[in-house]
Amino acid sequence: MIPDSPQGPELRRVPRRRPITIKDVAQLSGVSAATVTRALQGHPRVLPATRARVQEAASRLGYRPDHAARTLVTGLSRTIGLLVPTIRDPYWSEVAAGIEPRAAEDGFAVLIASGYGDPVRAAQNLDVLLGNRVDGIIVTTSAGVAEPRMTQAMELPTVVVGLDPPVGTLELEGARSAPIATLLEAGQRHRLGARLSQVSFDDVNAGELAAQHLIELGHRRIALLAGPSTLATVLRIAGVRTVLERAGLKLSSVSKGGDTIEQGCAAGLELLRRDRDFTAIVAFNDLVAAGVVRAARTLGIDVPGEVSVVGFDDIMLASLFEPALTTVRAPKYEMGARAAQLLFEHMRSECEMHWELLRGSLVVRESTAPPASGG
Amino acid sequence: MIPDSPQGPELRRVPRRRPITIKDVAQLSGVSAATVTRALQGHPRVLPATRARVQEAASRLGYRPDHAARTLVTGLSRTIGLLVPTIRDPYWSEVAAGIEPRAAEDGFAVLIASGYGDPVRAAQNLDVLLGNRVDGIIVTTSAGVAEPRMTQAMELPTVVVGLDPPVGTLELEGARSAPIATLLEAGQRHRLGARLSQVSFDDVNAGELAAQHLIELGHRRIALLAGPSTLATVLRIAGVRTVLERAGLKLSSVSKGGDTIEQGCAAGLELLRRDRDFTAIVAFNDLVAAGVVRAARTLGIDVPGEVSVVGFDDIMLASLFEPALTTVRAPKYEMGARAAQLLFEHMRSECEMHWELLRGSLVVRESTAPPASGG
DNA sequence: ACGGAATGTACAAACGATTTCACGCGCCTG
DNA sequence: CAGGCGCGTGAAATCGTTTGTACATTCCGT
Repeated sequence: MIPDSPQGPELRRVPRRRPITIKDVAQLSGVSAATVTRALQGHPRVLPATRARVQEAASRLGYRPDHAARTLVTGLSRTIGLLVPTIRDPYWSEVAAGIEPRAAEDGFAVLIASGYGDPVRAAQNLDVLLGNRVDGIIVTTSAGVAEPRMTQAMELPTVVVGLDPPVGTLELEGARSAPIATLLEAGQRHRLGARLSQVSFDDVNAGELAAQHLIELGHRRIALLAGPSTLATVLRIAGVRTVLERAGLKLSSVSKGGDTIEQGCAAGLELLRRDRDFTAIVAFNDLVAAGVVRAARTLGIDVPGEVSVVGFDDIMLASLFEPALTTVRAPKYEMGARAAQLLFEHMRSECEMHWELLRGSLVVRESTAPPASGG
Repeated sequence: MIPDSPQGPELRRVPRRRPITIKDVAQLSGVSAATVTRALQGHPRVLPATRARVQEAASRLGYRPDHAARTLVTGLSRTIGLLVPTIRDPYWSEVAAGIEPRAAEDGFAVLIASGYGDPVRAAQNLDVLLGNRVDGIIVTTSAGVAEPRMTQAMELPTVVVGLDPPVGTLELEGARSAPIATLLEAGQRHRLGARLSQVSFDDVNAGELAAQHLIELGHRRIALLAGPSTLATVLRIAGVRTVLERAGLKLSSVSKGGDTIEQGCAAGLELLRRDRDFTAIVAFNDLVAAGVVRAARTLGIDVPGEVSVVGFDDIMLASLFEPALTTVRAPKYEMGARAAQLLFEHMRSECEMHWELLRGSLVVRESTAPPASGG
C-alpha cells in the first residue's frame, strides 16, 4: 500500500562480469533467442537436434535464466512468502521446515518474513513479501497481521496456519464449548476470495485427547492452567470440558498459566500450594507443563506420583525433560507441508477455499500415571 | 551451472487485475514516469511540490514498485540468500533469526534454502538462490555445499558461518592442537575473491573455558566425549588440552560421543561403567551432555555430586534440563547478526575478507560442582 | 506435381522500472 | 545585456526473458 521507501543505503554497483544471457546461447547455438527459450522449456515444436544443440551451448556457457526478467514477463516469481512470528521459535521453524521441501519440489523458493506479533512490523514485512511478487503466501495467525484481508485484497493465494486470533473480548469462562461449526461459520463470513484456505491444529480434539487420557488413567479431579486469551486456549478448554462432562465430571479449577516455562512455574507454585483438590493438571502447552513440573519439584511433590501433568504441542523439550512429558503432539511439520500443498493447489486453482483441521496425537511419556488414591 | 529445468507444473495464469504501474501514478500526478521514480526514490532534484503530488498519487493508487522490473534494470534484487542444513534445527533457526532483522533493516528479504547436509540437494537449492539473483549469500559450512568456490566463482559476496568442514582424514588423536593460525592460513589458500568472510564460533576458546571452569572447581581428572570428525571437535579438544597442560594435567580419556542425546547416553553409559578415573566430563555439545546426565541417572550416579558434566552451545534445552546444564554458550543469534552485517559491508565493498571468531561464554548452571574427594 | 497442412524457426512486442541524455527555463555574472 | 550554468523535467534506451504472429520449409494426399 505504501509506496516504496527510498532504496536505502547505497550499494556499490558491482562490476559483475557481464552475465550470460539468452542471446549468448542463441548465438553459440546458431538459433534465435525465442528458440532457445522453447528448447530449454521443453516446448514440443523444437527439433530434437536443435534442442540438443541449444542445451549443449547453454550448459557450456553456464547459462542461467534471469529470474527477474522471467518474472517480469510471466508475472510469476516462483517464490512463496512465509510470515511467522519469529523463526527463532522452534514451533514455527518446524512448520517452516515442512513447507520448504514441498516448495523446492516445484522449484519454488521460500521468502521468510517475521511479524514478531507486532502489527506494524508484520505489515512492513508483509509488504516486503508482496513487493517481491510472491506467488502465494503462508501466514500464521499469530504473526501479528492485523488484517488478513490485506493479502486477500491482493488476490493472492493464501494459506493461514494456526488459529490464534486474539479474542480479547472472549470471556475465558464464558466460552463453555466453542464448536468448530461456529468457527467455520465465522470463516465463511470472512470469506472474501476463494483462493484462501486455513490449516489449523484441532485444539478441541487435542483437549479431548488429553482429558480422555487422564480419565482413562483414573483421574477424576483435574485442574487446568489456561494460556493467553486466544482461541487455542478456549478450544482446548472446550475439548477438555466436553470429555469431562461426558464422564459426569467438571474441572476442579481453571487458572491462568501463561505460555512460558517461568509463568508455568509461577502458576504451578500457586496452584499446588492451595489445598489440592485435584490429582492431575492439564497445562496449556509443554512449556507451561515443564514449569509446573519444576514447581512441583520445588515443593517436593512427585510427578507423576502425586500429580500427573499433561501438556500440548510436543516440542523437542518434552521428550528430553525429566520426567519426559506426556503431551498431545501438534503435527507442526505436517501442518507446514499441508499448508504448502494447499497453497500450490490454490495457485493452480484446483482447490476451493476450505478449513482443514489436523488432529494431534497423544504421546504418553512419564509425567502421567494413575492417581495415587484411585481418584 | 545447469540450465533451468522446464517451468514445472503449469500454474494457471492468474487473472490478477492489472496491477498499478508507475505509468498510472505518472498520469494521475501529471508528470512523467521518470519523475515519479525520482520523486519516490528521494532524488534531490525534484521540486518539493512535485514530490508531494507524486507521493499523494502513489499512495492513493496503492502503487508498489515492481520488484522484478527494478531488479532487472538495476541488477540488484535486495534479497540475500541463506543456506542452512535445515531450518528445523533450533541452532540454525536461531542463527537465521539473527540475520533477518539486520536484513529487514535495509529492506532486504531473506531467501531460505536447506542443504540437508547433502551435496546434491545443497547444490540444487543453492542454484535456486542464485537463480533468484540474490545480492549475497550466507552459507553454513555444514549445509553440505561441497564447493565453497561455487559461490565465489559467481563473484557474489558471501559469508560463511560455522567451521565444520568434514575432516574425515584428520586423526582425532593426531591433532594435538590445531592453532587457529593454521586454519587462517588454510583460509588464505582458499582465497579466491575478496568479497568473502567467515564467522565462526571460537571452538578453541570454548574448550578452554570449559576446562578452565572445571579446573577452578578443583577437578584434576577429566574425561572427554568427542563429537563427529569435524574441526569443531578437534578445536574444542585442543582448547581443553591447552588449559590442562598449562595446569600440568592431561585428559584421562577421550572417546567418541556422537552428537545426539542418544549417542551421548550410550557413550556415557560405557564411560561411566568403566572404572571411573575422572571426576568430570566434557561433552561435545549439550545434547551429548544431556545424554551423559541421563546415563548417570540410569546408573544411579549423581550429577554433579559424583560427576560434573559440561556441554557446549547452550541450546534451549540446556537451561530447562534437570539438572540445568553448565555449558559454553555459542552466540548463535549474534553470529547470524554479525554475518549479516559483514555481508552488507561486503555488498557495499567496505570490507576486506576476514575470518571472525566469536567467543562463547561460560554459563554455569547445576551440572558442575567441586569434586567430592577434592580431585 | 501441386495445394495445403503441419512443422520449425525468426522477428518483434511486450513486461515495468531505472537512468542517461537532452531540453527549456531562470538567474547570476562579467 | 549576453553567455553560461544549474535546476527540474521528459523522452527514450535499456535490462533479459517470454510469447504471439508471421514466414519458410517439408510432407502428405490426390
